[in-house]
Amino acid sequence: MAPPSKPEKSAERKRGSGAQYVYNILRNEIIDLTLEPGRPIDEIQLSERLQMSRTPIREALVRLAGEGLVTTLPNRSTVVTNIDFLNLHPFFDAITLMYRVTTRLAADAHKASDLEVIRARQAEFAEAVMAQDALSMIATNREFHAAIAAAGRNHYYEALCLRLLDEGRRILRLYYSSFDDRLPREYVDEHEGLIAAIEARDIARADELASAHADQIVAQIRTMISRDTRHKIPL
Amino acid sequence: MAPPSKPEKSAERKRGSGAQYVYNILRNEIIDLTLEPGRPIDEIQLSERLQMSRTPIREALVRLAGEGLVTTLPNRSTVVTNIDFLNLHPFFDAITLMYRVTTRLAADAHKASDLEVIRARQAEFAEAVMAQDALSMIATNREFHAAIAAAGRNHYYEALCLRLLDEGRRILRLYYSSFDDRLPREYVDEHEGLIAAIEARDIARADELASAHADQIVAQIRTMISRDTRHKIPL
DNA sequence: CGCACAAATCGTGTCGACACAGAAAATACA
DNA sequence: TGTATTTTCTGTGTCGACACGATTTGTGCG
Repeated sequence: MAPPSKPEKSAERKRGSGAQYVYNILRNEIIDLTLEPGRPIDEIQLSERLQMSRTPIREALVRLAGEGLVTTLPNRSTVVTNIDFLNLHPFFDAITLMYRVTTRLAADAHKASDLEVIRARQAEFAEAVMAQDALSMIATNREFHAAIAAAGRNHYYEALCLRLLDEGRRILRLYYSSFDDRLPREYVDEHEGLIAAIEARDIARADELASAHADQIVAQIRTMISRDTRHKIPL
Repeated sequence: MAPPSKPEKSAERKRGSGAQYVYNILRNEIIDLTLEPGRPIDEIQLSERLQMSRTPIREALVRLAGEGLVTTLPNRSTVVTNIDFLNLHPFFDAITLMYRVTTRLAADAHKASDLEVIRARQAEFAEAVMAQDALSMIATNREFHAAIAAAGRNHYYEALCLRLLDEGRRILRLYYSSFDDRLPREYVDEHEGLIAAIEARDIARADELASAHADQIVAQIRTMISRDTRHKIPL
């Protein structure tokens, strides 16, 4: 609940960076669930916390609304968008397809430099898993798949994939922090398999592995949700 | 070049609708190519034309930037995003996939009311083709596929599909207005086929027809572009 | 005691003004 | 005449203030 870092009383930041600054902070706090879903965001309160006028804050909120991370209630307030547990099916459907498509494209269109970046992300991911750091694992997993999407060189897919990964981070964050924190090392191996398929430019295998990877993640989330449901409705 | 409609000197509009109003106007003008790609958008000029302060105009621009319709050059100006003819491949790839996925989902998940809407859009489309009105055809085609995407009930796919359809409108608009305006009636028949497959809940056929439909559109755009290229490089 | 209505409160939507960055114009110099 | 430097100018980024809508609180009447 405490402000993550007290911003300088004023200035220090360059002109034009204000909205971006607010955007980054809010985005991280929303994805990390520091700002819980459904919580109203008060522009004035924010402007006091971040030591700047409402204008750049409103700009950040408009951007976040465009990405669906906040919801604007006209003439009332803007709230952190709720995670809709009843409509998770479209999410699972879309992220599975995007995992497949981006991995296929990466296998087809990647350059050597792309693979370097992907390997670096994978190393960070593996490190997070080794350290049993769930939060870091969630974040690095996002970056890993983002790197694959970037290697595919299709901005449309990449943008949708990033959006889905961020939504996924919120969901994962919700469950990993409240339930078990055992981090399955299989994910590391699955990622290695993806990398190998991409490097070999084996599109069919990349597709297959990505599909299986997505299925496994979906299955795990489903398990966590059902566990959660049971927990929420005690006998 | 003339302002489409002189807005009331002031007021008349309800509170909270300002940014939305500007957004709609700009969006239409960008997609209709009334605002040519690359043209800088002057906030002050716009505020004078639309008789309102720069604040709601900036909000509209931020939203449009989020959708990629305008590009913000920091501390300089925002310009209408250029159509990148060299990178059309990702566009073709994505719209083909989205046509397929949304049509499949529509075949699977549509309700009776969805079909009514789709049929209504198809009627408007057919009317535009009959009237040989290229501009109207482009617009109604967009609405037709948007209705199919809506029937699929996956917001992620729907959002991407809408974005692609709008970009497609810009491209089509560019070529239909400068080259031949003969409107192929086959499109009407293809649309009918899509509707039939959706109604029959025949997912495989819906996929197949959507794929063929997309291929045909892509082929036609490609033809127009190659014609255009020849035109731009005379011997 | 409960309900309809009025007043106050809260927060957003919009406005006009100022400050700074970048580009264009003007000037100086070789 | 061409190039480097300064100045002007245009237009964005940010600010503080006001106005209106929605909610909440307070009040009067049944």
